[in-house]
Amino acid sequence: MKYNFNDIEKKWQNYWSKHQTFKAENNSDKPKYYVLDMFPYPSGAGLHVGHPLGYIASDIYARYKRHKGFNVLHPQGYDSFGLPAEQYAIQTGQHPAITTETNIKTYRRQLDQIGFSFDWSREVRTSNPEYYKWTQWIFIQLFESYYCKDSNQARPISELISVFEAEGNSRINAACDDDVAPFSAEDWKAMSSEQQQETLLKYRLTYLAETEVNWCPALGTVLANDEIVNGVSERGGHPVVRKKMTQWSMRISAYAERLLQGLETIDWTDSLKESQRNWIGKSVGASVTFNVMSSEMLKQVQHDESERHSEIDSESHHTIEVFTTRPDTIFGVSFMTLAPEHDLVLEITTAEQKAEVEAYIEATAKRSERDRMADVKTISGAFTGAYAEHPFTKEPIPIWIGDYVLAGYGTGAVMSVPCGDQRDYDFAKHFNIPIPNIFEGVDISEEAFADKDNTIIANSDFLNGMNYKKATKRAIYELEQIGQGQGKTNYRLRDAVFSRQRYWGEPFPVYYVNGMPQMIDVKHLPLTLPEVEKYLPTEEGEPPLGRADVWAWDAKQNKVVSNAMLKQVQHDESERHSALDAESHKDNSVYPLELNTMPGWAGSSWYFLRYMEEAAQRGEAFATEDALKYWQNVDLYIGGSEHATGHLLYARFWVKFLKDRGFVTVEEPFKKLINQGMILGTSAFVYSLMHSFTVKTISSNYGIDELKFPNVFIPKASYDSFNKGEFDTSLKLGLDIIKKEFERKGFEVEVNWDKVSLNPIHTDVSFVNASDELDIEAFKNWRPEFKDAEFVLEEGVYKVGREVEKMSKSKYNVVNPDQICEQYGADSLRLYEMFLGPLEQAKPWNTAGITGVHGFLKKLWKLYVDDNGLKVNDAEATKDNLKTLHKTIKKVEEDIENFSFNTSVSTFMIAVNELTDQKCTSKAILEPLLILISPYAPHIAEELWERLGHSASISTAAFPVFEAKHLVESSKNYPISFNGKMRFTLELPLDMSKEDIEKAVMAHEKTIAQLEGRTPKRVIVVPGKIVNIVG
RNA sequence: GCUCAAGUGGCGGAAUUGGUAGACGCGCUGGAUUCAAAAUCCAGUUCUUUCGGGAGUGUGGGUUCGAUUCCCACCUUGAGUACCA
Repeated sequence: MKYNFNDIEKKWQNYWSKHQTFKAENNSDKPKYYVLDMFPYPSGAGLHVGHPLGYIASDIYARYKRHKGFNVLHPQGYDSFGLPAEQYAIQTGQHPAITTETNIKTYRRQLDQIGFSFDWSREVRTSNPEYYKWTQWIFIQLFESYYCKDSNQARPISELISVFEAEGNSRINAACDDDVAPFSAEDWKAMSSEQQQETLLKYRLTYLAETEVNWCPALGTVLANDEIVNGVSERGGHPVVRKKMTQWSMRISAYAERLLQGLETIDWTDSLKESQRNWIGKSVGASVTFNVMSSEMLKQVQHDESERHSEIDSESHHTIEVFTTRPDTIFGVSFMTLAPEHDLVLEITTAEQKAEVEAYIEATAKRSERDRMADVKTISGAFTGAYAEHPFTKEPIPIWIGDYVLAGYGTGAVMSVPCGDQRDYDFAKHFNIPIPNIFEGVDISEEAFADKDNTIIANSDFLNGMNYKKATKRAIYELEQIGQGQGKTNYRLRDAVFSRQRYWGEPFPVYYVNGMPQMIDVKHLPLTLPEVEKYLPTEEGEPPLGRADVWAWDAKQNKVVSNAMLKQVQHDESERHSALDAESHKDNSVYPLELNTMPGWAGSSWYFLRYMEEAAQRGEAFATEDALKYWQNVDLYIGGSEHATGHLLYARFWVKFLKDRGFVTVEEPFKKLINQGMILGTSAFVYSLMHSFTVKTISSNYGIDELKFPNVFIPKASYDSFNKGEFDTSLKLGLDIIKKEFERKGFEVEVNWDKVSLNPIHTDVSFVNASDELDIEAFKNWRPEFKDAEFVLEEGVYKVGREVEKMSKSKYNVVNPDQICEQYGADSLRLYEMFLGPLEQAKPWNTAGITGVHGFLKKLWKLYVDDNGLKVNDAEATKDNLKTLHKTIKKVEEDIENFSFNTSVSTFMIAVNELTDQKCTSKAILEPLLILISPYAPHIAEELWERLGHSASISTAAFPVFEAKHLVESSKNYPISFNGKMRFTLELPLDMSKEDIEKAVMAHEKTIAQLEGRTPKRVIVVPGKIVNIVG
């Protein structure tokens, strides 16, 4: 009987679906285990073989855990809000919901055919209103919370209001905007409702703020930094400008320290933790306040040093705050540098320097961020003419501006210590500013000395003779004494902008009364997306929701109403001089709704919690307390490393917040995380020959414009030699073809070798066979412009060039899993994806190699079934059989625990090869073997399991137990090495003593031959391992 | 520049605490079977060699009886980050 994988796989996929084999229960005596994949965005292109890699790995692990007796939750869903569907809607007018639905169908079909053990009953879709109702709910919880730095957690905003009412904000230690002014209880009560709301907004964990964004006028939207390439939008190449906009932000910065500390408690790769650490960017140091000297003070210093304290002009008193990680070097400050955008620059600049400073500011403003970054080497700056006073020496310090200081980091100002910082050093050298040396025995004539761990401070008053640690402590203490500084920790992590000017995202549950945001009551959620006639921004530059006709909130009836109602109210309001009584007015409760939508990461920041809840219970909460308590967090999370600083950081932030407010019980969502490596495509290239001929005679039949340049392709070898400056025969043949084509049309042309150019062009990999030969007919039919293409052949064929690149539609190198499943089966695909190499590593796909694992499955089949049917019998297992089985159990178990799936596929091959050689038919061996293989190749395992007489799915069978006794050996084939190099092996009993081993080895003829009469200096015998003879 | 990975046959890769380098598979070569092909099976396949052997895991050093594995320096590739004070 043949291994008919197509029928078998269909049969078992139907069986699993019908019997809900992989449905997880929310209560069970078994221990829980939660295996999660990063859910996909359902793109129109469908899956290529790179996508399922992580899913296959997690599926193997999930199935393994079931065999090991765990209650496994292994769900799947769709991150179904997103830009491509919206882009498609803009182009075609098709509603993104329809596009998304269609794409999901394709995804589901493709996923099903690979045989995953997903519990589809718990599927989530972020664009489903029943789902985003709870995304909106979380947003409201964030709005209703502030971050208390004393208890280090988020707390209800109502608590804050009580404190404000009782005593103002003087004793509140909370994360808030920098510009919150102190106020008393009386001040608070005196505020208008709007003023109070405005104040509270500065404390809320999600808040409205003016943020500078990358605005793309052509697309009508804000772009993230990585959506901008070379100063223009990645999509479409439109110009991008910096613009201030009022947008929702998330106060993730409040959680910076906890996000950093939490990394210590989770099992993620070092590189991933490292990128989160870099992103959070903690630096410990001090903030130091420098007083700007007035011109009078300055004169005093210059004229009479002894009386410099006598007079202080308080009128024009400015201070500059800086952040430094090196307060120990404070006596090395010889100038200060402000970012050109710093608020104080224009105020402190002297009349003489005004022109220069303004010119410099203008010049830097013109340069885009990209230019500034690309051009790190050029040093530029301008002197403001102003001086600051050194906090200890009271010496004047010149204040400069320079674009190497970034407005967005720290305070946008630095105390420049040229002897200890290379950038300060370069700046000082460039502008001839003194570079005082404050390090003992260090030469700073060539470069700055930045090594803080090997330094003794000198020329620094009370810091002399101290090391970095001591000096830092002392400097901070002294600064505190004079009230000009304190220890400070700075984080790079910025608050996250949460508004997008797009249609296909979650609407904010927000309406505006007198410009102040109001939350829609939770019981009226979800607030669903309105219909719009076009998915583009409005002519006025409003987001697409600005086009909706029914997008106003009736706060009395608590429902969305037509904008017409709104206009009436506004109209009336503008005429309120007529002393209209507001209460008598029926429609005064209609307000505008928020026009922005939430970003892609909103829905993905909590979806793993939604899976915990069974579908039937999903109405009442984002997940019930019982479900959250039972599943806790994700035990194993598999996904791409591209989410290192986005999704993975935001999800941790939201979970920490939900924990603070008592909605979940865990601090970290993902206990263990693995990044699967990318599967790369093998692109195929043809080499197009171009030549600008000098035309000598123009044909009378054709105008020069009508003459199409013929497409001629030459072999890879010609391309390679061309790049070395050579012209081979094939290339000359190619030129001849072009020339003849011209001549046929009556043009006389002259070959010019300097004008030959060759272009590699991607061709679809499906036109290429295993020997790299191009199907020329298929290529010609591919695109109209190649219809008349000419190929210069080698030995009758055209061989393409190959290059390994990211698998992508635009590179025509995608391999579709559908065809693989059709031709070799899902089990082959699963095994092969695992066999390619380590899970976390990037590796090239090569379909030809799949015959190896496919052959293995056929061999496995033949071990159980032949032409007469089932071969397996009750024959007693031989010693060899048991040895093979148990070493396989041991290895496979270790491999799965270590996520080394590639090596276990090899182990299966070895086991099947050995058992085939042993002609094993024993059920006692072949039955447990099937369980070992079933996580990897579940379909064939189920089929053979059934044929062995089982009625229940193999997925419930217990994992075989390893017994060491079957691997006990009595002898060892010792490698005998000379000076560490193995020369021959010698079979010796394992219980032989060291001395006897040495004797046996020394007496061996090959040892004697190897030594050639020399006496060895030493003989190392490691019993059970190796013998090494040193001579 | 900094941070993190990684460099092993023609290719993907294996060698789990330092102990037989190249498991397993692809590809390739030869053979069997076949009218032929596919499929299947058997043998070989790091390089080199005077067939005794010799060399060999990016390069150069070091530690060790012994290094793909540990240490130092360098080179290359990939990923992330970017003037972070």
